Amino acid sequence: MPRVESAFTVIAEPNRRAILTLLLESERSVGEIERALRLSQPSISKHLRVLREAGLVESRIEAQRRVYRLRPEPLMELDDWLIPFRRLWSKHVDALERHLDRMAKQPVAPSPAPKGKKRHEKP
Amino acid sequence: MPRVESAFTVIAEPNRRAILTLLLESERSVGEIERALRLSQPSISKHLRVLREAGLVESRIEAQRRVYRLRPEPLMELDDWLIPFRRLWSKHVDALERHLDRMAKQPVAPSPAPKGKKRHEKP
DNA sequence: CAGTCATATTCCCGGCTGGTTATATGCCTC
DNA sequence: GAGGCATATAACCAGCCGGGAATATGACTG
Repeated sequence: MPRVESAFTVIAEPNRRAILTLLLESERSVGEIERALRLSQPSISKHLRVLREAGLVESRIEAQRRVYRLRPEPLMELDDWLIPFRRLWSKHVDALERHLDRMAKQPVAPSPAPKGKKRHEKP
Repeated sequence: MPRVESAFTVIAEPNRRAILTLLLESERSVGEIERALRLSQPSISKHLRVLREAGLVESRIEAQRRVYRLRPEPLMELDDWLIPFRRLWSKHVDALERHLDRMAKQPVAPSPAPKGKKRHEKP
């Protein structure tokens, strides 16, 4: 009997995350997913089953193929859970940025150009 | 030997999520966490170990107590992974909102609510 | 209808996980 | 330093999980 899993546990599995990321680009048949992930076909089917039962994918039958497409809504649970934490780390990043800004104003030896990606949002 | 886990697998466990949520409010000693979650002390300690090794919490020694506090940064991995999906569902929600707006404008009689939970796939 | 293609399901297995009980460690108090 | 707290670690166990091989199912093709 199929246990109903939360989005959290479902995306804990790296291959399942890979499938979702793959479906982000476009819908795919099982065979296509199989070739992309380099896993055995039964393994793929099992992961797809878990994803389907969690509502994260949906399948359409097309001749002998089954074409899977993404249904991102259940991920909202995850996103919601993250909200309060997000506030915290953006605070930290801001503090870091202020610190770096101060550093940059100091007439010290030239530091190499900063490359890092910037993080979103601010109060 | 302690396996180094990704934030994804670490927060798959409900009790660990509960601990993080608890620490959101303020730092706590092990005993406080234990009483809040109603789990055995060794179990709590194990979860704290996993969280610590994943960099999600940090502990300070205070006499016989160990006080744990949150370190939210590793959750950024999760947040980053969500970005492209977030775009998708906000699109869907927008569509739903537009739909509801149109409905609100229609001067029709309220239709009886459809009850059956539709399951995926068919044709 | 036989054969083949695409996918799902079943069965089995080793490894990991989370829980418990028992024990070790470390600090504080008297 | 003996005893008591607070926490960590060890040892053990049942259940689950993800993997593969074999098999079932169902559709299309001749």
